[in-house]
Amino acid sequence: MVRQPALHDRIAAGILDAAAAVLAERGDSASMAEIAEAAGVARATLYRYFPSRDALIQGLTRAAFDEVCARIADAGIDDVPVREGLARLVRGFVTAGGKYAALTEIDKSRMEDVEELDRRLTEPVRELLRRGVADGTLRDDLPVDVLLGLLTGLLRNVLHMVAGQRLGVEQGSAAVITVFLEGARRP
Amino acid sequence: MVRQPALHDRIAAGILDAAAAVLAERGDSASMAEIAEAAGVARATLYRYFPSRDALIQGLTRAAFDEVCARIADAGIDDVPVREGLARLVRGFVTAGGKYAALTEIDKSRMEDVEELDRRLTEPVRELLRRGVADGTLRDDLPVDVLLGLLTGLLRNVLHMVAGQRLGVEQGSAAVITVFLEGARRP
DNA sequence: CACTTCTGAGACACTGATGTCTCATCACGA
DNA sequence: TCGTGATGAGACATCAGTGTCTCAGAAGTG
Repeated sequence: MVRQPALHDRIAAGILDAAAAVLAERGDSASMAEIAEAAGVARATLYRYFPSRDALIQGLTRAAFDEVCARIADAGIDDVPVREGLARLVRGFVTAGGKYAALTEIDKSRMEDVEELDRRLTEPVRELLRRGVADGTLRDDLPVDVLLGLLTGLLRNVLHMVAGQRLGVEQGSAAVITVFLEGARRP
Repeated sequence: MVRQPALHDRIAAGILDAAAAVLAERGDSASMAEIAEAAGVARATLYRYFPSRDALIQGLTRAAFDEVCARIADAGIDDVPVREGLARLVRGFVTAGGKYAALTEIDKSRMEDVEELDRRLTEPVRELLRRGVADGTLRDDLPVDVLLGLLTGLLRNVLHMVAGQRLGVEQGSAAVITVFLEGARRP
């Protein structure tokens, strides 16, 4: 009796969801025991699916980035005016960024490939911001990195409010979109 | 030969500064050994000043909140129009929030008194935001908690950029002030 | 239903970090 | 300068968390 891939994958996905929730709350203090409990599996089972803590974090990282990057790629942010592109980006991020919220709470300085993943996520955003500065949509007195920092600061907090069910996805998206677009608009 | 309080306090303060820097970078993964090294003292010395990790985090937390709260209290944010109040708040926070940046990177869910400290810090801010909503300065379509979340998201990222010397205090303050005031303005 | 793999529970080993302590040397303060 | 407490280095103890494994029972699959 080998588990059907569908069931095995569903359990693995459930573990990643639980890991995301616990790590979003406790960060690096979260133990594998706590994650297993949240996932509703035994600790030994958690290790059967993810043979080490690193493997679990790696799996979560990949899933988080894949989900967000796919959403952003699908949004076609380069095919529309900057304001619309930013709106789509934010909506995609808030909708698909649940696991990503967990990653903002853990120390990634010693993870492999994280720079590459981060670059893959932020490069389209940087490009969009550059486009906005160049075409006069966005203010040009702040470096693009700072604009990015402001946008990700808004997103991060909204992701956490959404993850904690203190804010809906739609309202959260709308809040970031309007605050950023108005706040970063070229005067 | 008992150390003069001034020297003893200066060393303790240096330890807290170093702890803030290391924790801001590594969060809960930062070890006491790393913190001691960054502070330029032996690990045993670190323990002589702060008898446990919890004591160190507690000391850092108190210092961070004291610094920021004092700055905000001095700013007289209640005595001026909301826009000016927010500008003063942000300037105070970015100027005095270096240690606070470290606290955003650690798990505080099991710390004593953190709710009280957090309340002490955020209550004047909430009050100011409420005033802004009431007098028409700020949009009233978002709950004050969400406005606070957006503002703290901007502040958090700017604090980290300033702490990492990727952004100056003045420019960082100005960025948050303008983005938030414009973005959260009542249309 | 039968069979086979999966799972939970719990025991065990290991380890890095925390915390403690000693002692020779350093450095502050009078 | 001198005396005394502070310090660094290093050794040691403890422990929570990570990782590993066994076995009886559960559960998925055909």
